[in-house]
Amino acid sequence: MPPVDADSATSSTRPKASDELRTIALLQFASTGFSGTSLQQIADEAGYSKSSVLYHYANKEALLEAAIGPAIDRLGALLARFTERGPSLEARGLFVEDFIDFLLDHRLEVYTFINQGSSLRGIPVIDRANAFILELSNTVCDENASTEDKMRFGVALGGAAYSLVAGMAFLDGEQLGPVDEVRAALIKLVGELLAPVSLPSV
Amino acid sequence: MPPVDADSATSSTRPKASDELRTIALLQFASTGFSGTSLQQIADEAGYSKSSVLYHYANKEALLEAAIGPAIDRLGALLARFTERGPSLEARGLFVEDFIDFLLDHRLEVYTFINQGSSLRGIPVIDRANAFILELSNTVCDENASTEDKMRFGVALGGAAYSLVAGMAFLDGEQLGPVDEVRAALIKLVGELLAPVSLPSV
DNA sequence: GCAGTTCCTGACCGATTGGTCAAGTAGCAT
DNA sequence: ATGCTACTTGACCAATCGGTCAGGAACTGC
Repeated sequence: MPPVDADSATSSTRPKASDELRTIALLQFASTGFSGTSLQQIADEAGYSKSSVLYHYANKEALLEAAIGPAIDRLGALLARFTERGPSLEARGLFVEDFIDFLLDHRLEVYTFINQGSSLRGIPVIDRANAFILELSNTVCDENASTEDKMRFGVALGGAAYSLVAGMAFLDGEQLGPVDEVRAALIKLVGELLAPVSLPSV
Repeated sequence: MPPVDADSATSSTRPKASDELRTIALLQFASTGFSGTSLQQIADEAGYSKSSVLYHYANKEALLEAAIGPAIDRLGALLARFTERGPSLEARGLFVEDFIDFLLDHRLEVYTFINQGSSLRGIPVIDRANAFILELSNTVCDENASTEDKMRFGVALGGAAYSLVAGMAFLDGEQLGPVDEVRAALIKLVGELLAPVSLPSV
């Protein structure tokens, strides 16, 4: 076994290859698309050979799983907490905050998924994520809710996700203002949008 | 010259190959992505050979231009009308209606662009569209507007585009309710979101 | 008849794709 | 030294990619 680089976080030694590859792959998948990104590109960007990439990850799909899987898992956990809290206005408010923090922490992963989630059906991690989104839309909104209420949820959550992620995914900075300002504004706006929506009847 | 099929709109003869190919290409680009769609797929779907596709369209990019170009042009026209009307609340309201009608009429095109606009830079029609979006964001919102006001526009327009297009692009139907209900709800919601935003100082 | 279009096609091209495999290197423990 | 494990690599593979090209049908006007 090679020596454990105990202080890899602060030392100047090269980070673990698999981590490096996962990070680069995520960036490429987000910016160029999954099918638009070749293993060769990822290898070049990381300074490895294509064979090395395939040593660390069995195939291209495994690389996608590693890149966005953890974020999808967090979305699932977030959703589980929401459903088990039961329908209440406070639960909804807590979820909105959780959801926005999730978006802020995983912009590239969310960007990758919302842009390609429908075109990559069949890949396990994508199907998992799609199932979560479906569950979310069912939990958050009765199927017999009014058109307007459905749209309120769609615009609120979709708008938050898209405007945040599309505008900021690659300009990791202050274009929209400091992160906490963005966070506060989003929570306020989503709250406004959802305020008129009554709780689903249990 | 082959005979003009004067009543092609109503007759049972096969529609023009180029139109057929453009339509199929748009559907494929939207659902599978540009780089995820091969000329062979399009040819198969249409019942032609790949060579035939390349007879009607010089290359893959030309097919994309034909598929989404007209919609992008309409977006440009819509934007031009908005800017030349000058800053006023009525102008803003008119634009919102125009924009939502545009979304409703060109869901697949918008879907294709918002999902892949950033990854397809370099293709002329995409660059044109990206320029329009930039112009829109500058017109609609001062660069020195508050973070919250910027977010209001982002969530409103991005949310309308995304929620509409993601949910309905492929289920051409009543999932969200009849079209006019959706239209009315969107106009109401976007109006609500933008109401607190003051006009840009000229 | 015959040229002129328009359309469609298969054969073919070089490049690239995702993926396999055997070989090689370095560091560790015994 | 001798393994063992972790890792990296180039050679190689069949398949597919976007694109070219020469030709064949089907139809026109002459």
